[in-house]
Amino acid sequence: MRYSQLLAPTLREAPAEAQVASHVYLIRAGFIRKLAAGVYSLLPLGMRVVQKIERIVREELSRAGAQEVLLPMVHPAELWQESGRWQAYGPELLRIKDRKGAEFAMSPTAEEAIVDLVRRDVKSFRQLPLCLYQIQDKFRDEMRPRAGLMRGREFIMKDAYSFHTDDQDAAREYQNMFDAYSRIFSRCGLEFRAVEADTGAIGGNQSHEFQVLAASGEDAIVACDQCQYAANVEKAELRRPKVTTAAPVRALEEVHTPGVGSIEAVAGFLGEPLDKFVKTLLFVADGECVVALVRGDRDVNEVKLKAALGVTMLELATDRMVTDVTHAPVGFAGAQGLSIPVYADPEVAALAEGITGANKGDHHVRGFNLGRDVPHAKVVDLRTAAEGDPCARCEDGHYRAFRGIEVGHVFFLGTKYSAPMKCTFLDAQGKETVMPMGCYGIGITRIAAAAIEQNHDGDGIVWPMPIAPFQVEIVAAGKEPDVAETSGALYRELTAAGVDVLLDDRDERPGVKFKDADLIGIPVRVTVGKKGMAEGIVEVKRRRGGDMEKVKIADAAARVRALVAEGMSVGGGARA
RNA sequence: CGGGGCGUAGCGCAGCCUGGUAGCGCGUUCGGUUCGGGACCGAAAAGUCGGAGGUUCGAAUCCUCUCGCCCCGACCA
Repeated sequence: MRYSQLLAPTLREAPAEAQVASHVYLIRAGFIRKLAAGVYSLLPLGMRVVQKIERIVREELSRAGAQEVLLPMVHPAELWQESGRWQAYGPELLRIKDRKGAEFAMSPTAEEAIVDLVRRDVKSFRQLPLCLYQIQDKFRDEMRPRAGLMRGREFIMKDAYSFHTDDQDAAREYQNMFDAYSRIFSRCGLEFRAVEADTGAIGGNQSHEFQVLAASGEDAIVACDQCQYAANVEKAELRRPKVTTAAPVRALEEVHTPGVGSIEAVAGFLGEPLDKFVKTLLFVADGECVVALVRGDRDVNEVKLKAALGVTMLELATDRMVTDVTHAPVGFAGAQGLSIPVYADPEVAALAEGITGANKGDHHVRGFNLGRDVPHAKVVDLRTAAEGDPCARCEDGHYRAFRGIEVGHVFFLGTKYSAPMKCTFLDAQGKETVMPMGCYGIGITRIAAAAIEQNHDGDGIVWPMPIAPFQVEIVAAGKEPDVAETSGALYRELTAAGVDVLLDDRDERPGVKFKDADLIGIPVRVTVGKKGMAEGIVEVKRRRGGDMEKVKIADAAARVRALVAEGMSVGGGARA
């Protein structure tokens, strides 16, 4: 490609709306332009990156035995009503009507569509297992799209769905996809980590997220410094405290705490540290009121609480409900004496004498002991894991905290969709059986953003070779005929050899070309200039911190091809 | 959905408080000089001031409503 023909409008200044590196550079370097909130057009450079990522995904999924299909993006409402998600999905599902008033959804994911396809034509165990995937635009009407391609409303996703005769085979495919994903992200040149993730109301513990490590990541993850355990903090298990049930030390004693409701305020008023307090929170879980207890210096992890309760809807109780249940204003609740279910974190059970609300305005109690005062409490892990916590899976490991960008998710679905939608087959005994399923997603456009978060400097993007829009950029630095001839010849030679080359043949000053080259981030840059011509050399430089090397014109193509080969073979850190 | 902020030329911004000819930088076009890290000089094109209504002799500026966008939070396969 000749730069003079390329639509790559670079900007000296970034639009005010861009906050994170990938967003700023994708716009400044002319990869994307915004059409609406969370909705972006891909320009030629952006399209090339997406195509490179897609190619890697297709190669690895094909190698893993999956077959590509293309499902519609517009789904009839009836399909979603059948699975129950027309109601359950909420406002994130963009609903539209056709001219006859019939309702449709813009697909945010395609379980219903794929199940409908498979149930029509797959009837025998002989046709299983089956793993089908598509690469397609998705639309999710996110409350808060942000950071360009990182969290858009419309985005490109690879979604795969597998169908099996039994759970064992589904588990095999889960591992198969896990391995394929590891290869895909490695080949994209990403430093990533597979972490255990929450499975929501679906159950089981078969879910992993693939997280690209980056400070700007939206997800918090922890990883053990000793063993292989790594998990999203929403899910991360915690080692049980050594003291599981502390013996009571003293009787409950009411103390007057006028006007101080929050834990911090009471702690300051009484001069006691936060970890001596018991935080009492009331939740409404599937319509029923429950109490959750964590230590004063901790927060309730609602994902864990939801999992412990086995409910789908969980929200903090209103002030009114708190008053009705505790007969005290918000801020003075205590679990003792309440007749509703109580769930307590192990750290609360380990407190011999805690301080908590007295269920009486302007009063707290000292000497709270869970075992004595709330004997019916269920002790379950309720708090979010943090840096430094002891690992739940090994003896002496501790957690280190990371930020991550979720670029992939593998999931064991079971029969969540296949059962209500009657996706069944006849097994070898002629018995009708529901197919267990798995689903596996990869955010294609998000990979592009994540790669930039992980690979950029103050001058611009530093693309990993495998997903760079071009592998090599030749900068023609000068107007002399021999500069044009040499750069043109090198361009033709490399292109003929199958290298993706961008030749900057624009009528611009060298400084402009260098700045644009750094901004766009092509991994290998060849400068053909007047001075070099006199010596019979060109300059070859890696975008990523490499020194400039002078290479004889005759050797230039070979040297560049070696650098390209080196860049294509370097895998990322597959440290699952 | 709650809190905060912003909509003025393609991009970045000033002007608004205190109403009176719409400005600056970058970019774009033309001419010239330059030519190895975003050149310089000269000329030019380009804006319904997000939209609607109101106040006023007069509104980018004041008031009301509305739409869009960004950030924080909540939420989230």
